[in-house]
Amino acid sequence: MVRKTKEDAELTRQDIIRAAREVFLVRGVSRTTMEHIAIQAGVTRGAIYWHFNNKTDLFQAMREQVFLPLIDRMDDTLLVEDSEDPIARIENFLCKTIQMLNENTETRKMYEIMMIKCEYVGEFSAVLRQTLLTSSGIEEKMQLAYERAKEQGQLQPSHDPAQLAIDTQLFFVGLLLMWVRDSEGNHFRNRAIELIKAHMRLRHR
Amino acid sequence: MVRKTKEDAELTRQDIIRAAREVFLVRGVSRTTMEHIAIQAGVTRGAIYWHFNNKTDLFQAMREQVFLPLIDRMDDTLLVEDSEDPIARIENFLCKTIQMLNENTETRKMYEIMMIKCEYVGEFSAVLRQTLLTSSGIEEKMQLAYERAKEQGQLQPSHDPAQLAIDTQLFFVGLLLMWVRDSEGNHFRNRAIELIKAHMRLRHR
DNA sequence: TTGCTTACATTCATGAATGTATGTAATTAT
DNA sequence: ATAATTACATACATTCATGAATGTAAGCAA
Repeated sequence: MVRKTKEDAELTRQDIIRAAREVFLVRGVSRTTMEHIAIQAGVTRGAIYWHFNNKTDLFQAMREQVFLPLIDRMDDTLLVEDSEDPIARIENFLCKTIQMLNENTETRKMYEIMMIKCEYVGEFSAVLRQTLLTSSGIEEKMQLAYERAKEQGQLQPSHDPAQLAIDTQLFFVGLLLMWVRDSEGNHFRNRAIELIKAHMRLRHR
Repeated sequence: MVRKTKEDAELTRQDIIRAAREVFLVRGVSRTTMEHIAIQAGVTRGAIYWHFNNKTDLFQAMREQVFLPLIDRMDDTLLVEDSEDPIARIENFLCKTIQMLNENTETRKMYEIMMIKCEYVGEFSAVLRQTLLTSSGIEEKMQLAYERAKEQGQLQPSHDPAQLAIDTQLFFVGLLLMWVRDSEGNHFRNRAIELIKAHMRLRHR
């Protein structure tokens, strides 16, 4: 029953997002009720409905908080004009992403939620479409990087940049999925960096 | 209000499984109620509870119906002793799997449900563990095939069969995921076979 | 200081959804 | 022919979950 100032309200909002992430992770998005989130955040449902229209709205807010920074990072890592060692740039981007999953708990949880704790149905299929756009963007940028690599003679001559880009992207999507699925064992988690390096070695001449 | 014989009961059981698949696909597993399934199958909830204990039980039955044949196919395609052109065998296995997704509606729906219409939480995390075991098996068998390929000099000498196997598996997991996600556009669906061939060409010497 | 707004808490009406219990006609076993 | 069992349908009790309506105290502007 504590009333707050604008700044305090923003804190509450963040608390709710953080709480939602925890609960989504253990209960799944569909099985999570506003009440669950409220309890975890230490507020009432009233507070949540004040800040968000409904669960979908809350979910989107959560997603943006994590993914907007990722897009920026991608541009920074992959697309700088100084094109020295493009292959290393790609490898770097992939490794950095894995590193983020290891270090940043919030990001990791969000990936996990999006890949194995969420049913993409009804309003949520919009999220999936968004994801497809994002990965299209990644593919394009990766292709550019591979083209530069080819110009610099880093690739085996028979390799086509477009094919390499899509192959790498699929490899990475697979890796992320298995990384997330394999939370208990460590078949993929520990070896991720090593797997990326091996993957890149396959294309280097 | 029609009472049936043993054989008719089995038909009802299959009807229920088929109905569940449809409804799971459009509503997601969590948001699907027994009533939804019952209506789709043209029976009452009573009938479903007669054949299955609960939704999880029904889901598992559905899964087995589709995945048990897959394991067999894998053994047949990848593991035959006559080791002529092992690389082609791997490619063949991957292409056949995609082909199944294209031709067999039930299989396709099941993959879609498992990858983007299901939250792996609570009782369902057991399903995920099962999946991990299956993919471990695939990896092993793929590695064997790559080892044979190496013996026969099909691979570039610098390539390690174990690495190739895991790389191919991740590629394929990624491909399946994107194949499923990309139901509306056709960025991946039409090109899947082509992508597989390009992937395999990367390792062939 | 007064009155409006913010930031929630509380209460309520309503609708699902589940699982079980009970009913019942047709099959099958004896 | 009778009893038991099967394969369901129907009815019920209970437990959520939602969203909106209402209440309220603390901030804030004039």
